[in-house]
Formats: sequence, structure tokens, C-alpha cells
Amino acid sequence: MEKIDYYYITSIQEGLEALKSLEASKYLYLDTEVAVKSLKEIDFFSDKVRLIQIGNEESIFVFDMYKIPEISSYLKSLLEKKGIIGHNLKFDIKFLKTNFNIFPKVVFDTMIASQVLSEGEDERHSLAALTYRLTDYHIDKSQQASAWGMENLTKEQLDYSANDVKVLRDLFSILKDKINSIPTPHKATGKIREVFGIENAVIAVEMAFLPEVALMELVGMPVDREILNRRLEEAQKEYQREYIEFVRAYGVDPFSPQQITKWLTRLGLELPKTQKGSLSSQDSALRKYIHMAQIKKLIKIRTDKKIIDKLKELQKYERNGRIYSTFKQIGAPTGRMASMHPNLQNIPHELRDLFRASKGRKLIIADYSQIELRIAAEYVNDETMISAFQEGKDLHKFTASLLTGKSYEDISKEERQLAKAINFGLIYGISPRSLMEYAKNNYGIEISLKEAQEFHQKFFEVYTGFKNWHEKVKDDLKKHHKITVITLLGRRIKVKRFTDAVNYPIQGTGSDLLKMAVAMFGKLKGDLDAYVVNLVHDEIIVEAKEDIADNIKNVLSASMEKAGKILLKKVPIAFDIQIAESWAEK
DNA sequence: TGCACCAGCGCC
DNA sequence: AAACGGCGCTGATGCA
Repeated sequence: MEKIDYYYITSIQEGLEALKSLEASKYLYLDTEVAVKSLKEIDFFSDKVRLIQIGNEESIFVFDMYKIPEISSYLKSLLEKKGIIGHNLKFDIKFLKTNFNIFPKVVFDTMIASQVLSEGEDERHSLAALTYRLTDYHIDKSQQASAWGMENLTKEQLDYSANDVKVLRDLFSILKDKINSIPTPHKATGKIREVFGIENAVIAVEMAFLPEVALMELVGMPVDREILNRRLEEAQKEYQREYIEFVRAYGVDPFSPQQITKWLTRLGLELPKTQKGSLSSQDSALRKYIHMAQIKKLIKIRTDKKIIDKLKELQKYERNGRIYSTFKQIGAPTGRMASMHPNLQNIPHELRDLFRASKGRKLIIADYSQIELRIAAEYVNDETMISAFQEGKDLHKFTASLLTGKSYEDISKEERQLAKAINFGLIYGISPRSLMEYAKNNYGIEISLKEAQEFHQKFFEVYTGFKNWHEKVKDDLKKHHKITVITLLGRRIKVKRFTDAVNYPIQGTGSDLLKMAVAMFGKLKGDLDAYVVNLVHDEIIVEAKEDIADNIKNVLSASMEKAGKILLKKVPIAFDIQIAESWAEK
């Protein structure tokens, strides 16, 4: 490890002097060390922050919060008014908030920056990996899991803690140069640009969004524990009956792929090859045979098991009527988030009534409607589709009328359903054969391969913007092994496959939009008693004190509208929003 | 027994 | 030639 100078601060006197010398800096480098009780399960509410390391370009100070806890109120005013640079700041922010009620909002996170810069490629973004990749030296993480709770820390521990801050200087400078050399359709505005000199809008949005994620994780999603427990008990009773009956009746385990495959063959059913990524999974293939009693039972038993698994998962993480999930801010190459421990982004609809606002509060539930179609229309600049949206048409009915030649008013329910499958499928490069399967399995519409081919052809005749786009992408991929696609905000993603090339920029723009809306909401609402409690790709759930629910609804609407107007210039955005007691009321 | 992999399925 | 994509959780399966 490189030799490094720093000041270990153990008295208030020293602390105040240190703070004075940091006062002139626009931004500060920060890291914390926490005395965790269990390495496996870090507890943001009860684990204690031992050290807070703060530096600027000249100095690094290591504050020992066990020895001088009173310094925290001075740190608060400093850290909340400066820009804060760190690595994986969600972690530090959560601990600063729970331990000292310190909540920095103007941040630059080197991990998030690195993730954005990697453009969807699978790379490591730990502080060690990043330092290794971008600078001349290595850092030693051997002290990371050392005993940060002991009375006197070792020199190795203090050196280590200071060094983690020191490397941030180089990382920030290198990352910033890389970021500012990227061409971008949108320029950053606001604090992130002012304080850190960041010009890229994607980075600025991610950084503005980060504290909102930290806060969301700390607040947790409200759940009714009594109903949760009761529902699990009931579901288990019924499931056990079903399971025993199924095995007795058919002599196979409904969860053994091998046994079920044999069983289906005995029943004389056609089933697709179970290769990974093949066109139809067993599930969608099975739905074809839903009319058969045995298949109905198989599907029911699998669905019920799913519900039980989810209830158990929720029960495991419930604490005092709230569920504390962990979100990966950039969970997918498209920029979408991911949620885990538990996953709050795949809660079955039939369990959403478990999530209820706590006493004296309301949920405000909002989701963008048909957002990917709207984004796609704007993205490929398809005049026909854009006009339809501008005229407020139901796009599925509109497509149906274009494909069938019937008038818009005369479109039947079934025709609309088919058009819905076509709209979703064809935009993203589905083949006629898959379209046929897709329509049958997901929308219950039977069409022949020939019909599917005709719809496919007609679709691209009508929506020429999409035709041109697909051709351009195919062409680019013929010339290059790998191409970079760019979302409307300017997020760049490397892709090799055609389907990815047409999917990612649309899904990615959707994630840009949601993150921007949430960041704006956080800023607009100020100190009001309302908090985002869950985010599901195009949906925002806020919990607010009852008496301000109406106001919060307006603030959220304004944020979603504003974000939409920035990204979509031609296509109007639309969203549903309402005040509710439970998540089921949507 | 533990691990890696995948199938299956919930959500968008 | 054919292809919609993304995520996480559980449990079967196969191997060491």
C-alpha cells in the first residue's frame, strides 16, 4: 500500500479545525467504515458508523465517531451543503442518515459513473477493480472486513480507511474526463453540473436519483403483517391438499421437469424443446392445453406454489410492518433497476392488497401508460404512430384498423387484442412464427403462420418509421460485430444481437424517464412528509401523510409530466395516478 | 454436502 | 436462419 498522509481526529478541537480547512472546497471526498454485527446481514438501523473519512484535494481527515460523536452536528452542516464524491454512496448515505441524520443530496458516485461508462458491458465496478483498471496502483482491501468496533483501531485500519478516500481523487478526475468527452443529446443542468462540472445528462440524472434510492430503501414498503401471516397459512393449507392430491392422481411430481415431460408425452401432448431461450417455455406451451383438467391442475399448483414462495420471501424480510428491499440502481444493461431481498418488482397482483399505507397515511400510485410504445414511436420518428398518439387514439385499435382496413370505430375486442400482440411483438423484432405463438399464448388469439406473415408485412408497410429503423439496425449489425445504441437521454449500450439493438434503447429510455421523474419529485416535494416506497420500471409508489396526499399527487404528476416533456418532444406522455389505501387499487 | 446451472414463473 | 427484451427466487438436476 502506498504511503499516505492523513489526520486521525479524536478530539472535538482537532475536528473543528479540520472542518475549517475543508470549508472552502466545492466538493469533498467521503467514505465510511462501519462496525457490522454480521458480515452477511448488514443492518442499517443498528450497525454503527465507526469512521467518517473526509478529504479534499489537499488533506484527508479520519473522524473517529466512537471517540467524538458530538462532531456529527458539525459534519451534518458541512456534508449537506457540499458536493460529495464517493464509491457506492448509497451505502454511506444510508448509514449517515440512520446514525447521525446526515443526508447529502448533491453526490457523485464513482461506482455508478463507472457502470454508466461501461455501456452495458459486464465489468467489475468495485473500488479495487476500478482503481486497478483506471490508475497505476492497486489497493489492498484486506482490512475491509476487519473489526471496526474495537476500542483502539490499528494503524493498518486507519491507513486503509484514508487510502480509500485518497484514490477517489484520481478516480473522480479520470471518470469526469471520460464522461465529458462523451457526445450527448442532452446537456446536464442543475446542481450536479454546477458543483462537479458534469455535462452528461445520463450521469446527472443517475446522481440526482441516487439519494432517492437510498431514502426509498430506508423508508421501506408498508405491508400489513397480520394479513401477510394469515394469507400464508391459508395458502399453505390449500397447497398441501392440492399437492398430495396431484401426486396421488397422476403419480408425478409437478416440479420435476423430467417427470412432467414424460407425463405430458404419455398424455399425448406436443411440447417444445426445453432449450434455454427457445421460443416457448413449457409454461406458455402448457397454456395451450388449459382446457384439460390435468393441465389446469398442474398450472394451478405451480401458481399457488409461486404465491407461497413470495409470501415466505416477504415474511422473511418484514420488520415492524415494513419491507426493506435492496435496489440495484443499474440492475440491467438498459439502466433499469433491479430489486432484491426481497424482490419488490415481481409481486403477483393477487398479493398487492397486502401492501397498505400505514396509519394516517395514503399511497399515491402512478404509472406511465403504454410508455414503451410511445417511446418507440418517438424514437424511430414514425409519423403515422406519432399522429395517432397526438390525436389521442387507442393505439392497438388504431393498428387493428390499419391492418384490417376496417374503420377505427368498428374494431372488435379480439381484433384489438391481436393488434396489441402485433404492436408489442413487431416493434421488438419478433418473427412471424413467434408472433403466431406469442398471440396464442399471451393473448389467446389463434392465427395461421400465413396470417402472421401478412400482418408482419402490413405492419411495416404502414409504420415506415419502424421499417427504416429495423433496416438501419440490421445494416449496421452486418457491418459491425458490435454496435452502440443510445437512449433518448443519451445512455449508451453496446449490443451484438438485432433483438437487443431494437429493445434496449426503448427499455433504456423508459428507465431514463422514471429515474428523471423520481429525481424531480424528490426535489420538488422538499421536506414534505411523503416518500417513494417502491419503483417498478414504469410505476412510482409514494406513501404520504393523509392530509397532504392531494398535494403530493399533484407534485408527482408535475414531475412525471415534466420528465416526459424533456424526453418526448412529439409524442404526448400519459399516466394514471391515484390516491389509495392499498397497492391493489389500481 | 455444496455448488453451478437451468427451468419455470412472478413482474415490467 | 431466427430472434422481443429485462430482472430475482425457488428447487430439480448433475457433478465433485
